[in-house]
Amino acid sequence: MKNNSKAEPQCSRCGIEYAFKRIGGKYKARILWNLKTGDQLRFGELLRTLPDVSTKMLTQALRELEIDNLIIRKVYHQVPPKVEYTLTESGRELLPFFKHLDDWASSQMANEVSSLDNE
Amino acid sequence: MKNNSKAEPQCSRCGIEYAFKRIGGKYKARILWNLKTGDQLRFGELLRTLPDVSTKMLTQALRELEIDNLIIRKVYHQVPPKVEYTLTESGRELLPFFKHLDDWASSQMANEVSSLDNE
DNA sequence: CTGTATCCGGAGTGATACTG
DNA sequence: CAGTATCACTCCGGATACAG
Repeated sequence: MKNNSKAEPQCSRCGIEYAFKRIGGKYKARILWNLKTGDQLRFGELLRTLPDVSTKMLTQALRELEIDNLIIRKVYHQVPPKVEYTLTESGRELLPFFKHLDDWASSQMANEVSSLDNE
Repeated sequence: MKNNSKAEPQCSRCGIEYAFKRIGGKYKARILWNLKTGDQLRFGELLRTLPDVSTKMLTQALRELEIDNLIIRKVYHQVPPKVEYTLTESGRELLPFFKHLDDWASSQMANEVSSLDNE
């Protein structure tokens, strides 16, 4: 549990740092982005959506997102367990950012293939 | 450098993934954000700006940002060496998004302290 | 189905010393 | 001043097994 409820003291202009601690993980951004439709997704659905994630990492990312109040974890106490995740209000506020970032990435990728660049 | 117009591997909606590979590191976003003023910054200045970064990590992040065409590395061949970093056009296109993120973070932080939530 | 616990290899990172 | 090289170490993250 690495949640720091304390506000950052020194770096008032570094909300960037604050933000990236919350969405900067390897999977967090994609999880949020996959929830953008507004529908709730189940654990297994998210697992299938992110090809390279394991249950452990997904659980961990989900927990942290929940702690940071970006997603809501809704548990159905049924015999086949069922858990659904949805964006919170704060999480939804991030969507325009992701949208623009997605657009930026598209233009960058288009630009890359036209020039000679690879990783 | 022949290119097919559709170079997307499998995840066309995951420009997010592409973007975060470029700006999602621990320091990259803050480096770019610190260059937002449009001024060029020297290596040592960046080092002082990011409190928790070592020369090795800073160099590495800077190299990757340069490779990804987000910053420009200008070297002055002088007896006291001098290197300045500036944003490229692509890098500057990211600024509005960081701004948005920064605003979001500010409201989140304000919300956190006012709601006084702990475990 | 939705997780949790554990092991373990390797990638990421820091400190230090050194170079041009 | 602006890096590079090396070593040592932490810890991320995958695989597996297991629990509710």
